Amino acid sequence: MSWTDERVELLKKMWSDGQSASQIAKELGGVTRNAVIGKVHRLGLSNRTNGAPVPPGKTEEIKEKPAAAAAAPAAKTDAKARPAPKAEAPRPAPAQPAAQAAPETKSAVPARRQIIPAGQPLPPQPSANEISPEALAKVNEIEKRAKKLTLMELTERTCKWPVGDPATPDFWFCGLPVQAGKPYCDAHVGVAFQPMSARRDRKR
DNA sequence: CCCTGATTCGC
DNA sequence: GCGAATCAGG
Repeated sequence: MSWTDERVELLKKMWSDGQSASQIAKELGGVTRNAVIGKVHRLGLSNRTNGAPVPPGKTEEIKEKPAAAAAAPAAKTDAKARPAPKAEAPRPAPAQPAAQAAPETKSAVPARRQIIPAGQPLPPQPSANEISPEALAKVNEIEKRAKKLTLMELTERTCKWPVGDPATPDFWFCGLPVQAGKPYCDAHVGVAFQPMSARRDRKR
């Protein structure tokens, strides 16, 4: 397989979407994650935060076309402000994230009062959220591709984001590969953890 | 052990 | 330019 314009474009899109190199490699097919990473570097898409502390001796060798970068400025709108580094404001594992994440057709679930184990205040329950539309869009996108695992199928490395109504037959867990260390896949980490700043000045 | 991206270097 | 092997890390 070679890097056709289409493949490169998909690579760029997915990379800027925060997809991992391995996921991109799978999607593209015919390439390994190493190939993807190598390409990403050659395209100069790697650094998000770059003060360019060029290490001694290794004067960079960016021989790649600045033309390409100029040709597709859309993708590098330095809107890289995504994954919230330190200042995370974790939300408790949502009980019904599906409320806004997955519409579902639950018109036939009328008088189902939530059964609370008594003694469990069932606190936060952030009402209709203020989650970035981008993050939600990403979630909706990946949930179509979710592996839809059952509780017993979850492992330490499968996304534990619940989707749907637990009291319903079609209730499942995302199941996509989790982000290193986190309990959710990157898309769900995006809605589960919000940068404090982003939560503050969420205009519109 | 699973995964992540980063780098090197022969091709 | 490409990407496997390797490295460094969560």
